Amino acid sequence: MSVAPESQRDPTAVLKFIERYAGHLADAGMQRMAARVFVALLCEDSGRMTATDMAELLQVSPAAISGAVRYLSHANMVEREREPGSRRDYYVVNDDLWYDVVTRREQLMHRWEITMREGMEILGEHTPAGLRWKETLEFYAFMHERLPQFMAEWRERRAELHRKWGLTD
Amino acid sequence: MSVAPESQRDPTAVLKFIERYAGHLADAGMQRMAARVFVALLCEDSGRMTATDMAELLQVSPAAISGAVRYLSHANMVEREREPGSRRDYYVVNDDLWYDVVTRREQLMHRWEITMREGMEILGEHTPAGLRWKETLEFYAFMHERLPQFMAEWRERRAELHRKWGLTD
DNA sequence: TCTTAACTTCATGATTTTGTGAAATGAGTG
DNA sequence: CACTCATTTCACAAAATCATGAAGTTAAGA
Repeated sequence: MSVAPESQRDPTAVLKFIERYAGHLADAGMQRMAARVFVALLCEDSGRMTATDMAELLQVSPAAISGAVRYLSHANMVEREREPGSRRDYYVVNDDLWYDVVTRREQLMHRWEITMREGMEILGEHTPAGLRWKETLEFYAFMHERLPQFMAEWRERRAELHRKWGLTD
Repeated sequence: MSVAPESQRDPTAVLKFIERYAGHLADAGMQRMAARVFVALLCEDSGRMTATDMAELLQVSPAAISGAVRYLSHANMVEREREPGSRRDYYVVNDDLWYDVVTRREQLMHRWEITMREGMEILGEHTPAGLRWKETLEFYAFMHERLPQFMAEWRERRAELHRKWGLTD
């Protein structure tokens, strides 16, 4: 057994869901258009769309898609694919989405560490304020230490679920 | 042995660090003024300041502080304290900062789950797109399941560090 | 009760961000 | 090499965000 076909979907309801979830992401700091594009891709069975498709679906200009997609590529949340002998770019969400998002975020925070270390030194490593930043650095170190194990276990769980759901990967 | 006094700090360097780190937080989606206020508090030995102090330190109007502080209270990143018989509010960063921030973020994401579940149903639970959202829900469930253990271990590590640093808590 | 200090609210102006249309780019096709 | 079509770039306009000053509110102290 594999997955069901898309059957009958209510396109309006899908659009509404895209807006709602993109709103959550925007609240969390993602650019609004980037969030809409990203969620739209997540709602596509294939996880792939061309810029033109997205522009039509979301009722925005191709230029807006272009900008959003640049942001998302930069953040490694989508990849660009071009089929040989075609002039259309497909944008694709990664299959192992959450692994990537979490990994990416960790790399981002790593850059913050440099700034924090400077701050600690400016404040004085043995002052109360300096120690607060030292503790923060330790917290990040702790996360960094534990994350690989955590993500490995997630991958294992994910594989189990896919078996249960009859997916072949 | 306890911690050193603040000794000689370069106020300009501290200000610069505040701006730099607040910039990171702003990039990650936090309101800029809220980020500045938050970082300023983290750089204060006592972790406490009045609105007036902050306005002077950051060279902004009291109104800006008021708005920032509303945001931060709402996000549970600072608390308001008033000493009896005084008309000054002190704003305070939590001592166990990272525990709180992580916990809070988890609660935020819990609200996203409701939206995701709707999306899954609109798309059809057994379609490829529906399954993608189902997997996302599972990922959050997995995190939710593991987080308490993780945070408990952090607290333990933190206690160790505080012992090592000669802090009494 | 009147004054003063600390903070908040609100309307306004400034800045920044965002999305658009139009022109440019560039890759495939005849 | 010219044509076509998907995408990108860019200047600009619209919209959202932000910080401010001024007025308003609340509570302490005289």
